[in-house]
Amino acid sequence: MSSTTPQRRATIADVAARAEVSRATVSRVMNGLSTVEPGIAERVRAAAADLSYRPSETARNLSLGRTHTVAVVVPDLGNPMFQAILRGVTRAAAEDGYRVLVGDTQESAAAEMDAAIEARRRCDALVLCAPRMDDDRLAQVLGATAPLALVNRVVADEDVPQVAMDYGQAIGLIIDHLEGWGHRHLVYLGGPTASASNRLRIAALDAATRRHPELRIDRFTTGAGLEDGWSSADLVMGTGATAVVAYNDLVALGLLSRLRELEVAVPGRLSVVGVDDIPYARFSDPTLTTVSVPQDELGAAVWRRLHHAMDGLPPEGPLWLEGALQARESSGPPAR
Amino acid sequence: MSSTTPQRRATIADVAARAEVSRATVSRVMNGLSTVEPGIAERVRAAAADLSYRPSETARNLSLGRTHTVAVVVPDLGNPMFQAILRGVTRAAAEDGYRVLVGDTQESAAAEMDAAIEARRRCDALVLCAPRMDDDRLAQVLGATAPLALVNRVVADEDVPQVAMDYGQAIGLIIDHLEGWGHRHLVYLGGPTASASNRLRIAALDAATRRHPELRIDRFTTGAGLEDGWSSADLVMGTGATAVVAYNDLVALGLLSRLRELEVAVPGRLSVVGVDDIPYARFSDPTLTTVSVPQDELGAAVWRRLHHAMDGLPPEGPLWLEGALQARESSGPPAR
DNA sequence: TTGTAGGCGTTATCAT
DNA sequence: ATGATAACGCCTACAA
Repeated sequence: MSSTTPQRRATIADVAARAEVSRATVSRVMNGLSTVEPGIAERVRAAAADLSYRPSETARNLSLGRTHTVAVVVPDLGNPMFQAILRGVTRAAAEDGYRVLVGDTQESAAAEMDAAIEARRRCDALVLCAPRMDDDRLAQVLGATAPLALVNRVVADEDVPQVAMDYGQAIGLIIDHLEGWGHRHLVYLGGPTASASNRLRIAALDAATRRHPELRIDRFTTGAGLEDGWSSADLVMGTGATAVVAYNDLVALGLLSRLRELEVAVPGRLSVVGVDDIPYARFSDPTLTTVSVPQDELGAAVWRRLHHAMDGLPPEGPLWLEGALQARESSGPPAR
Repeated sequence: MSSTTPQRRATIADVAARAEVSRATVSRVMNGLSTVEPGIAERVRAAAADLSYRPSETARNLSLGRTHTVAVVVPDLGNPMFQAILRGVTRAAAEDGYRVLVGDTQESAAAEMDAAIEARRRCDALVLCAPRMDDDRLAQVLGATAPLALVNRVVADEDVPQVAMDYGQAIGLIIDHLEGWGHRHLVYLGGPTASASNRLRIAALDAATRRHPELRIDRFTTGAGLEDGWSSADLVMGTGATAVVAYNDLVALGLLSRLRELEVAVPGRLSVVGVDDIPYARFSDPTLTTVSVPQDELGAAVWRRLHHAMDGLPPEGPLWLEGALQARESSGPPAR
C-alpha cells in the first residue's frame, strides 16, 4: 500500500489551504476572473495541480443557477430521424458549451409528458420531439418546461421556438414528380395517424388533389418502419395503382424488398418514392427516389433557436425546413 | 396582467412557510421518509401543490453527492453501432433511475480524453467507447474517471467493468462458413487499423489461417462506412478472390451496391459477408449474410456491470458477447 | 489585490 | 414526531 490515493476529491478549500490563500482567490484563479497577482495565481495553480483539483460541477451548478445542460426527449432512439436530431443538437450545443441529456420515451405517449418534465428539471432547457402527444398534455408541458423548443410539432404560441420539417412541401414535390411521369393512380402509405407530421402529409395530399384533379390517391395507414412497408405490399398491389408514396424511406425500403420477392418490377410495374433520404436510400436496389430533408441541420437549427430563447431574446416564429427531390431509379413512367 | 406568475421557482423554504412547518419536515414529506403525522403531511403536500413546488435537482445533487446521471461518450453518434449502445445504456439505466448525458467526440481521438473527463465530472459514472484512443491516454482516463465501464476495448485492469463484442469469434464463424462453401481465396476488407476491434478481427484471421492452411486471405484497409465499401469494389475485383469478408455491414452494403453497378453477380461471382446484422441487412439485394451481434444487449450489459461497480461490488471480469451467423443470399459456393 | 461572509436549495444530524 | 443547525462545494458582493 505505498500509494495512498486521496480518498476524497480535493475541494476548493484544500487548494486554498495548500496555496495559503482564501477560497475566493482560488475561485478567481480557476475562473480566470479579475486580476490576481501572478505569483499568487501560480501558487494556486500549482496547488490545484498537486491535488489534481477539479471544481465540482454540481456545486457550480447550484451556485450559478445554471447547469449548461439541455434535455433532448425523443419517442424512439432507434429511429434514424431522431438519431439525427439528437446528433445535430448535441454537436451544435457543444459549441456553446452545453451538454445533452437524453430521454427516450420508447414510443409511449403517456410517458412523454413525465419524461419531459423530469428531464427538464435537471437541465436549463428542453428540446421536445413528441409527435403523438395530445394537445392537452402538450399544453401542460409547455407551461412547465420553458424554455423549450418543439421539433416537428407546431403550436400557436409564438413564444416557443419551433422547427419543423415541411413534410407537406415534400409530399407536394413527390406528387408533382409522379404526375409529371404520367401517373394518375397513386397510393399513399401513411404512418401513424395521430402523428403531427402525418397530418401535414395528408393536407398536402388534399392540396395536390386539388392541383391535379385527374389524380386518384388511395390512402392507407401503416407504421413507420421497414416491417410496415414490407407487410403493405399486398395491399398496394391490390389497388392497381402505378405508384406509391411511402410515409418515409424505411417504409419505402421495406416495400421495395417485399416487391422484389414478389417479382414486381420497380419502377416498370410500380414506382416507389420515400421521404427523408436516409443513407441507405442511395444503396438499395433500385436506388430510392425520395426527398432529402436536412435532418442534421434541423438539430442545429433547433439548438440555435432554443439558445436564442434562453438568452431572453425575442422569439423568431416557426422555422419550416424544406426538402429537395432526389429522383433515382425507383420512379419512372407508369406501365401502360 | 391578471395572472401574476411567480417569477421565482418555489423553494423548500416557501413550502415550509406556507405549511407552517420546518424545511426538514417538508423534505421528509417529499421523500416519503420517516413517519410524519398524516395531518402535517397533508398540509405540506397541499402547500407544495399550491406553489407547484418541485425540488431542485441541482441542490439535491450537491447535498446527496450523487447526480443519478451517467455519461456515455462515443466517437460518432452517426454510427448505428454506437447508437445502439447509447440506446441500450439509456434504457437500462432509466430502469435504475439514472439519466444519460451524451458526449460525441466526432471521431477526433484527441478530443476523446478531454470529453470523457469533462463529461464524467457532471456524472456519477462513465461509459466510454474509445476504440482508437491510444493506451497512454486511456490509462490516464482510467485513473481520472472511475467508476467507468469500457466498451469494445479490453484492458488488463480487472477492476474496470468491460464488455466487448467478440469480433474475433464473429470472423471465425464467417471464415468457417465461407470455407464450408468451398471458398479458398478470400479478401478481408478491414476497418480503421488503429481500432481495437479491427485488431480482434485480424487476430481471428490469423487463427483461421492456421485452422485452414489451404486458405488465402488478402487483407486491405478501408473505413467503416457505406462509402468505404463502395469505393473498394475495384480493389476486391482485382484480387480474383471469390469471397469478401467486410469489416461491417455498412462496408458490405456499400460494396454490394457498387458490385451491382458493375454487374458483378453476388454470390455467383463473389460472395459478400458483413458483421453486425444491422436492420438493413435483411432488406438489401441480395440479402446480406452477416453475424448478428446483440448490440442492444451490449448497452444493457454495460450498464449492469457499471451499476454493479458503482455500488462498490467486486468486479466481474470482462464480458465477451458472441454473435450468431445469419446465412442469407449474399454468400454461396464459389464460381468455378 | 485579497479576504470575509453569506447564499444557492437540499439533506442529515442532532436535540427536543 | 418535529425543528434548529450544520454541511455539500462553489461563487460573489462587500469590505479591507
